[in-house]
Amino acid sequence: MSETAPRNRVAPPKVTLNDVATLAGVDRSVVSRVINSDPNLNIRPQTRQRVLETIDKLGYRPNAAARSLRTSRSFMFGLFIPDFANPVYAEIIKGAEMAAGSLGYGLMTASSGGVRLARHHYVDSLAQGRVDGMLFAGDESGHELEQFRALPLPWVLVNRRVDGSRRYVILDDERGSRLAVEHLIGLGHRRIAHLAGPETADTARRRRAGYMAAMSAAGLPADPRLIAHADYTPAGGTAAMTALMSRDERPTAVLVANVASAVGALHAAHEMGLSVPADVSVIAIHDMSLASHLVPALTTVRMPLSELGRRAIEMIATRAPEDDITEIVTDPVEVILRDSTAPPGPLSR
Amino acid sequence: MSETAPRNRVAPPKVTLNDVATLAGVDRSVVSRVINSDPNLNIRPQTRQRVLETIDKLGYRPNAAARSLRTSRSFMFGLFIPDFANPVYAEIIKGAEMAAGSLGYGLMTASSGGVRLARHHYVDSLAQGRVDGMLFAGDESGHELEQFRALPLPWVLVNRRVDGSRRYVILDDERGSRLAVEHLIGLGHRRIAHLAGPETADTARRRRAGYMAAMSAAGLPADPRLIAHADYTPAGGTAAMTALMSRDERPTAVLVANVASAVGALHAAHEMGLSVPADVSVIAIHDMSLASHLVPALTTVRMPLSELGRRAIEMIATRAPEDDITEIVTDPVEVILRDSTAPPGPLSR
DNA sequence: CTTCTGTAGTCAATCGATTGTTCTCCAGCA
DNA sequence: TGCTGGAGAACAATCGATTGACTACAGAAG
Repeated sequence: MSETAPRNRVAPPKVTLNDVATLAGVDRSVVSRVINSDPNLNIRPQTRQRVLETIDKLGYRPNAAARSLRTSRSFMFGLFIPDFANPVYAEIIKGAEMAAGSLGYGLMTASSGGVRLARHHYVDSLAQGRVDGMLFAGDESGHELEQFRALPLPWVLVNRRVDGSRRYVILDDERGSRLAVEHLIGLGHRRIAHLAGPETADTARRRRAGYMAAMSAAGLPADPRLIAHADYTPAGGTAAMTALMSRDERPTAVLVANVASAVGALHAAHEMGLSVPADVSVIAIHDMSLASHLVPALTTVRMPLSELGRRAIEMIATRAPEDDITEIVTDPVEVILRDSTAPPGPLSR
Repeated sequence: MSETAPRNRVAPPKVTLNDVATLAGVDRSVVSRVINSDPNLNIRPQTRQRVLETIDKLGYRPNAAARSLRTSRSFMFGLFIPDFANPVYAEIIKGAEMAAGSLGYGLMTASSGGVRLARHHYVDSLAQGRVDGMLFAGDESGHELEQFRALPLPWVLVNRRVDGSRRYVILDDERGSRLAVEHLIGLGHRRIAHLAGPETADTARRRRAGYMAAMSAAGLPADPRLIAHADYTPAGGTAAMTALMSRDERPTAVLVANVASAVGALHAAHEMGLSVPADVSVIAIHDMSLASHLVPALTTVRMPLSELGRRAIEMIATRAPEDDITEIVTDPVEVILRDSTAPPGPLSR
């Protein structure tokens, strides 16, 4: 009988430690110790060789479940994010995956997937031996802290702090904001507004603090009318920008807390007949490829998101569960110059 | 001693089936059967009640490793994607996560994370009992098919076919292209070009086929000079668009195979002093929020990506490993009208 | 010739849950 | 009274790998 199309192969027989041991003529404990390079094992080179060859020949792979039942380690970390569509998290995941990989861990990423209630159960299910630690990225208010505390494994918050938590890894958002403001000041701006994020978001608070610090460091007034809060969405950005630009003594530049809001802010400026950057400069926190496709291309502050992911993994892997983790990622922050910032125009002086 | 800050709680003692059984005064097999609602179990309502209460009181959660060692099922699926930063995959993940959740499965998503070699090992490691099935999304040429075939568990390709594979779930890309071409024809265009994807990509071939079909169905010439191949990137799109628009008898409309290329195409048009849509209309496959922020806002064809993810999960969960899976997701495909398409201008007629 | 020491492994308990089989009552029936 | 049958649970093997304790043997030391 000749086959015309390749058949889908059915499950090959499972090879266990015993099979290898038997074929190699040793005890299975020896095979196990060879695999894990147990220092307590005394073995002749030729025997080790034989074992390795047998493993190879049979295509043996240790069963993860058995191994982790015995050792209560899974060599997996879990990363929870609010939304896969947000490029900020994509970058964090990238860093985390690489770091996990180089530490010999796998990373499983999941989102609450719209179903808010499901998250609780999901976390719960992963906690039962599927992962050795969990990272919670996001910027929610954090009423889940109690759940995290009750977790039978190490965890850490990524990119947010929460009242009462002493386990987090965050970016130096203040510095990002300061850098942005300094950039604007360097261009000659004095009246600089801040289109902030939601007051409930820790990142938003830190970015605002950085803005304030930079302003006062430059001897500029931190006029409360120069600050408007939005919700990290384009629609919110549009509303807040409209408000900001409608006030008398219009700002000549705006630091927007994130790119989504900045999209809305650019939109608002356009609607109001204001030209960017001629009439008003716009700079936003977090660089992403979208920024270069906006019109005008958006000047941003690139934050080390990938390093944030990396650092979070390192922390969870190396710090004892009862230790505090209060890390601020210090890798370089830089302004990515595009077309949305320029010296203040003559009209606005 | 009073504490000023909440202390990080150390791991709570692990509760096992035995603990529950002992406290409830029954055998652990009873507890197990209650949990899994084994139909073979005969139990008095009051005993069941007692067991459930004990589980609750102790906060018992079954150990995933033990359970999956015994049953050789993990109730997890693995999803591999090439890149978290690509919004196309974000949408697929969303659908897959929800579908998995409602089937009682968890989903772990991973990317090859830049490290191409690592992927092989990663897949390998997940295959050893960590997941019950794997989904491979992406559009690579697929020299990994041999690895997949050797996998001791069910797998399926998502959004791509590969020569010789009979396990895939794909979109109706042809229909997407046809719809786009019909939209352009409806606007009055006759000379319609196709900025295609890489010839190695299955999706690109199907989109091109759809373009050809729609053209000949309308009795329009499928002039090979109306087709240019790019690589699904902005840079590639720029180059291909430039080529297309430099030919004599310039097309009045272009169907671009994906949004990334379309970004480049818009750029090229701008550079050449062509106005979109006045001089040339542009439509792209796959809708994403980026499209509405481009200038002009990009008209797209929305494909059912989330349904693709859902369907793939359903297939892997319900189809036998030796069965063929050759699914085309038939959910509605629609044109999302924005500003980049319009009737051909008087100049180009 | 013993005893000791180190080498090269072997033995067997264990991790926690699942599941086919078996046991123990007790009521009902002849 | 003796037997049967079913309800209600208990028993115990099993999944595959890990690891502390133990053994067998050869050569060296005393």
